[in-house]
Amino acid sequence: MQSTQSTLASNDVFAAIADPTRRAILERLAAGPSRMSDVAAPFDMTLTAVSKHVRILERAGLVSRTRRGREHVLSLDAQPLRAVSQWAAGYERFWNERLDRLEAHFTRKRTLT
Amino acid sequence: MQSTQSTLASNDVFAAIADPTRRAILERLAAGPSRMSDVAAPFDMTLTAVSKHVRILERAGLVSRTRRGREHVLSLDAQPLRAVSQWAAGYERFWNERLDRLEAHFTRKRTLT
DNA sequence: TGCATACTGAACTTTTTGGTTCACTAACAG
DNA sequence: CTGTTAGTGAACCAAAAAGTTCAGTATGCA
Repeated sequence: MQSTQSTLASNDVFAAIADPTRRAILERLAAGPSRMSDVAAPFDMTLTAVSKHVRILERAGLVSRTRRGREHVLSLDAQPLRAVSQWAAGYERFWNERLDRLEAHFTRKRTLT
Repeated sequence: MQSTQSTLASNDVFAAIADPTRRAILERLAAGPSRMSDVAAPFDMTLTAVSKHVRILERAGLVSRTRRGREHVLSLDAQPLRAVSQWAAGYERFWNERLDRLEAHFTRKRTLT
C-alpha cells in the first residue's frame, strides 16, 4: 500500500482547497514563506479569521509553521496537491478527445443498468 | 476569451469536488452515463439528497443530464477537472524536487517583508 | 519595568451545507 | 382509468463553516 494518500487525509485536502481565501493563501506562500500577519494583510478580514484558515491548511498538510520568537512563519507544503492533481488527471481521457460523448453513446446500450 | 474558466465557475468546481459523495458520483459516471436512481442507489441517503448533489455538480459544469421519458440520464462532463488538475500542477515545482525547503531557505532572507 | 506587537483561544453569530419528509408532476404498465 | 415508478420542489432541521469580538499569553523593545 504505497498510495494510500487518498481518502486518508485527502478529504481534508479537498475541503481545504474549496475555499478561495485558502487557495489565495497557498498562492501567496508559493512565493516563499511568510509571517502570519503578512499572509493575513491582503485580506479583508481579521487576523483571527486568517489564523483559522491557516490551521485548516495545516491539518490538511498543506502548510507548516515554525515559530521565530513571537512570529509564526508559514511555508507551503505542496505534496498533498500532487494527489489532487492526479485525482483530477484520472479523468483526463474524458477531456482529451471528445471521446466521452462517443463512449457515452457506446456504453449507453449496455451499461445503463 | 477562451480560457476564462478559472475564477468564473472555478470556485463552484472546487466546492463541488469538496464533498466525497459528489466525488463518488463523478467516479460512477466515469463508467458511463446512468440514470438518477441508479446513481443514487449505492448511497445511504434519499434520492432527494443525491438529486441535490447532482444539481450542484451540474452547476459546476461537471455533469449534464438528458431526459428519456421519466428518467434523467446523467453523464460526466470532465472538462472543469482539467482546470483543477492544472491548478494543482501549478505547484508541481514544490513537490518535484525538495526545492521548496531549499528555496524557502533562500527567499527567507529577502522576501520576509 | 512597562508598553507595543504577534499571535492564539474561547465564546458567539450568521450563513451555508447536507440531509430529511412530504406533496407533487410526469410517464409508463396493466 | 388506475396504480406504480422516476424524479423534482418546498419547507424544514441540525451541524458545520466562516466570520466576529474580546481576553489572554509570549516576545521584543525602550
